Amino acid sequence: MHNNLKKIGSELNPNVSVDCVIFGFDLEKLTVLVIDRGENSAENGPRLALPGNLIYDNENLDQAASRVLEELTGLKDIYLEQVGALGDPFRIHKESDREWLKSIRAQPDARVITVAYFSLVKIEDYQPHPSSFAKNAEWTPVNELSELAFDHFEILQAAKEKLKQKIKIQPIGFNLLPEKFTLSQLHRLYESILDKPLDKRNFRRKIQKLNILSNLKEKQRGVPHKPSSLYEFNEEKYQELTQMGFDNFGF
Amino acid sequence: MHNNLKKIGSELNPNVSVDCVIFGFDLEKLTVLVIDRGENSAENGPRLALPGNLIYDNENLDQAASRVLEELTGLKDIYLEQVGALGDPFRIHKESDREWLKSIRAQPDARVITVAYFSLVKIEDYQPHPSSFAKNAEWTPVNELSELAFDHFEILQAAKEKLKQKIKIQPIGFNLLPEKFTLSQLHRLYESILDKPLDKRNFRRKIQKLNILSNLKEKQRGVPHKPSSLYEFNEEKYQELTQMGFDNFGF
DNA sequence: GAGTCTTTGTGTCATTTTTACACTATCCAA
DNA sequence: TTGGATAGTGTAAAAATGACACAAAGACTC
Repeated sequence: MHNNLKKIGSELNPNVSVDCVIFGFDLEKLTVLVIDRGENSAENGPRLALPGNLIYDNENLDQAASRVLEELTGLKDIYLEQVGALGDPFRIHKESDREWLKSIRAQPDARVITVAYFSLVKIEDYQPHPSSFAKNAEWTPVNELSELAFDHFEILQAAKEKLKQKIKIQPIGFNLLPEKFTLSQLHRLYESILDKPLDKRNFRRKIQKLNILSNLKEKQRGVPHKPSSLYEFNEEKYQELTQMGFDNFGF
Repeated sequence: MHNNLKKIGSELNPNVSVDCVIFGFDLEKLTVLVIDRGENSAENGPRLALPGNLIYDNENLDQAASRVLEELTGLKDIYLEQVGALGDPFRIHKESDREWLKSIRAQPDARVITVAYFSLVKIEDYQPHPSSFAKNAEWTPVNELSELAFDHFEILQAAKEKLKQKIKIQPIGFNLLPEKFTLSQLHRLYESILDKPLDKRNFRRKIQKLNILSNLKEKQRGVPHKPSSLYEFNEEKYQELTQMGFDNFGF
């Protein structure tokens, strides 16, 4: 693994962890990558968790998040953005979590604060390959989750909120949609994130005015209805807007 | 001290600290509360720092921030909002900071990640009373600071950025201005935070439409020019807007 | 191959919001 | 009384928003 070098001489810091909220979009719903910790974590609590673990003393937080994500799910080369830090001293209040920590941590009772990260990726480009204590890793619709290990459900909510804010000042979608996509898909994506319906015509008008879309002279095929035009992002303009941000995409 | 109870049986966590960025407004410029660590920290580095220190194992992050702020500056009962976590393993790259840590920490070489908080307060209500390793504590115009201990200057920048974002979705000023203030003062406050000039008439129109100001039937006295009307915030409406937020205060 | 189903794609109008811009009023001080 | 300083005010043109309905295109079925 390409991280071996960095780890030489380093130790796990028992007090600081990172957790990753990786959002995807299956063209219908917003999804998130969760790991399954397996049966032995399930006695009386949730099996699912966000990918996360302790940091090493010689890596910075961003590096730790990338490493942990890769170790548990195989996903790498993903830009991760910080959500914030959580660290209630009684964070671990589920008995099942406490038990489980005993099986994977040297100091299972240490007080841990965790730094949450989030990212947006194209599902199709990132088939998860679980390893370490992740028995499985899969994309799950955000709305179908109602509990997670530790305070991960809270973290998920915070990440969703962050995403909602972000969408108002930056374009979104480049990292969530396939190369070629339809306006309806983009529309659904915005509705998923903002969690409310948006008028179709007004949405189209507004998104087109951003000038980040190129209309490919190509149509959907094989759909049992009028086929949609396919679009792609104009990467240059998209990046430009991402840098600059806009004051208002006020839906 | 009111925290005694909580501390019984607890220990400092050598790996996690909090730092506070407390903004004030002197009616001219945006200011920030910094502590002076004294001569012995100044050999070859900055004496000034943000108030910050290690957390205890049995307090949560928010509590820790409040406690540390009070211990160093005497300020209490302040709502603190999280900015984010920073924690480069080589965060402490100034020799002067390293030296100084030896004088105040049990484990001066421990790898520390820090969680930054910020807040907005009325300068007049919060005369700092430095204690502990803070030899002094004072309000300093943000723009006059060019270096601080550790990575505190970075933290300050991050907090300013957060404030800039916040101002776009929530009313601001209630916590920074005196009870009675003029529209010009509010105007200068917004310009200070956004760091750009705003058209006077447009600003007034916009702020008035928010419906959070009451025009007191009272004028400034003793100013060598046309006296300004004094205003106060309508607390109810202000709080309401703070809760709801607005989609756009797009200057 | 006619009809049905499903989703795409499009325009307008009324209202609100934004932007740019300049002069008079009021007080203090000299 | 004059000069200096800041307060306070309105308008018009351009842009953005929000609400709203129907025809077009393809796939499928019978």
